[in-house]
Amino acid sequence: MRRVSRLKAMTSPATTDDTRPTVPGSGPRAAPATATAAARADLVFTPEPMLVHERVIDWFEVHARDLPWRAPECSPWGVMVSEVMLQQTPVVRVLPRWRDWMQRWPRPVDLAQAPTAEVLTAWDRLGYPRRALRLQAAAQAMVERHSGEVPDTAEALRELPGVGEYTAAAVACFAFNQPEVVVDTNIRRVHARAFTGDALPGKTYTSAQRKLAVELMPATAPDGGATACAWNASAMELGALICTARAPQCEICPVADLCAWRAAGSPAPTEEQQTRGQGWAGTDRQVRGAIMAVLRTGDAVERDELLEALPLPEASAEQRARCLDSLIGDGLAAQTETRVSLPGA
DNA sequence: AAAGCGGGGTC
DNA sequence: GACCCAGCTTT
Repeated sequence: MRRVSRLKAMTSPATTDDTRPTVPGSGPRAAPATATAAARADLVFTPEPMLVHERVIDWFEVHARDLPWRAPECSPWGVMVSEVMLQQTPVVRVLPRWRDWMQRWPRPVDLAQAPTAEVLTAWDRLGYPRRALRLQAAAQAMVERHSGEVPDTAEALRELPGVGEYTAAAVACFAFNQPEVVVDTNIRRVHARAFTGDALPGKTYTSAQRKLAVELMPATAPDGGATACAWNASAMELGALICTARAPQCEICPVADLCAWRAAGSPAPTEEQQTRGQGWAGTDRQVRGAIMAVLRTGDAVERDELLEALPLPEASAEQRARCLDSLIGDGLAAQTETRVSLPGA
């Protein structure tokens, strides 16, 4: 692994020098004693990964949120449901839906057999309802191909509908204690700041970022993967609670004194690192969401009345029709004769 | 690599 | 009003 990276020159005096530990080897690698002061100021060093692991894992053990899918008694299925619900949806909104879901469908086979209309209604307004369809399809695949159990390897998980690189690794790690490389938006940001020195990781997950994530994984030999899983969970939690996208709380960050981004003077995000939102008003996603909101309220409705009643004055008749047809094509809605409903309702 | 896909909280 | 959130799938 590259041990020292030459980054942008510091734009302001480091404010954390006084707080850096004096224990030998516990701070960012110091510049060689022979370097001049000018040369030293021009260098920013990446932190020692093992020290960051220890600090962040220790922090996690004290400050981690008490989330139900982290409980020791939570089933692999509970972990998997949480991971799918958490795809692009904040924890606080997932919590109540997850509790209801697990109460209602405590095993994969229970969801596999449920009417799709009920599944979509229970999904409520978590967003991206295709996730609910795929989760049910995944449950059906588990019944058919895995004896109704959640697969215990990332490779097998990856074959399930709606399970991508992140979710496969996360379920394998958090449900089965396997040392997979878990990389979500929080972890990408923590890596970008602490190790790369960037304000934000950027929109796309690059091969360089994946390589860094692999290199940062703790060795698995000593404990069979326990530290690796702890690192995954801890880095994610740090990104969610402290190293946030908007206003990171560096004052209480356990690795503030080791952070490459801080050492570089906390530069603002570059143009390249800006994410740019997708837009919402006027999009098909908004119209589709409005249609789904009506369908979730109950029985079949006349197609024309449904489309007319949408609370979106800006949406043209063409857009409304196109969106309903796309929902039907996605399996999120069904039409018999002129009446529309959730599928199977 | 980029676009499409939901919805709500926050600054 | 723009940004952000434990991403996945398709083009």
